[in-house]
Amino acid sequence: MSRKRFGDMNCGIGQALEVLGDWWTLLIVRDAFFGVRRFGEFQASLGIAKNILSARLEHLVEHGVLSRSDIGSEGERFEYRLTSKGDALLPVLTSLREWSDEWVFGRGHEPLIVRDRVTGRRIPKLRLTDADGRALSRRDLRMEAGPGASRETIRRLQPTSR
Amino acid sequence: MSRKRFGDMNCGIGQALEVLGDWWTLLIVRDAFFGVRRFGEFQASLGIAKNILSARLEHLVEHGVLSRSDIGSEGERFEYRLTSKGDALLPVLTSLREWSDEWVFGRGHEPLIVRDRVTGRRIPKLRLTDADGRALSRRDLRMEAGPGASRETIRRLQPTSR
DNA sequence: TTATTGGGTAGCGTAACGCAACCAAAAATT
DNA sequence: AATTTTTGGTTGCGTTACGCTACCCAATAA
Repeated sequence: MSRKRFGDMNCGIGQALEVLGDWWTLLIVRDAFFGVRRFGEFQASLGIAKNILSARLEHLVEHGVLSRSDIGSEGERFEYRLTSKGDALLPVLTSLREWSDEWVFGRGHEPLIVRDRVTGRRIPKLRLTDADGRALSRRDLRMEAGPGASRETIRRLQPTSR
Repeated sequence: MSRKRFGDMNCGIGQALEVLGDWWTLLIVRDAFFGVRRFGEFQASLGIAKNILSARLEHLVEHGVLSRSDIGSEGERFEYRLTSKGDALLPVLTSLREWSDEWVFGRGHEPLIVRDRVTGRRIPKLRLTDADGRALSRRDLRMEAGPGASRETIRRLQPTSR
């Protein structure tokens, strides 16, 4: 049987995973954030099989995360670049990195430090806040059905207590 | 050949994917954030095969994202709950949801709205800012090797321009 | 003109995953 | 107390995804 797909799920996480959930995909996006653009660069950087890389790049282009443009004088030389949809993944990559910096590597063992290019100061960690900037945790949140909610989603939200 | 693993990668994204990257895993975590705790609840909610669910729960427990505790009067009834390491994934789930709200569903078609439990106001979107709260984009950032950087990582950061 | 690099396909083997069947302990029901 | 149902799995089998190697053609470099 085919692997179950999440695209029909009425849930942002499911939709995001439909685009980004395959093994390797997010690392390709990360490399794109690092400035990688060419097929061969991705391949060398990641050590991924070429057929898989090919499929992933195509998938990301189809979903509008990367664009593929021809840079050869007459075809056959391509560049993959982040679209604005791809650029918008910055908070996703950042939250993943910050999570493992803290919970996998541990403070003081980060492999990478990100700074403001101009001031040189470190970027404050992403966190959920209320409109006044106060930090919020899971317990402070309430979910409710949005305009695009399916009956499924609405039902799931009924059981009052979270 | 075995699927390539990312655990030895000197990169936060790779480490995070080692824990969360498998198909289904993040949806299980999402359900846990929604308050799901029992094996059967996860199964019914996700429609996942039981052996896969079993493997994923075990994996998440091993990596300290969920804890498994016995709630039967004498064994054999379990509850899976988020640990603080799991709780710390809130920004990851949130950024993924916000990304697909904007780029997949589109504004006005969000299936889910998250509010402050007390004030009822919507939670502002996660964004990268500098220390003064000004929004930053990819172009405003500079990466440098951290204390835990491998030679590999350092080499990757050399090619000055990003 | 030949060699090399870029960007792939094709074919094969293995690992991951989906499904259905089965199972034992705990809890509920009679 | 005996039976049934629920819970939380495990096992086996088939299919799909993925990794590796080998090949290939067009564009560029020598």
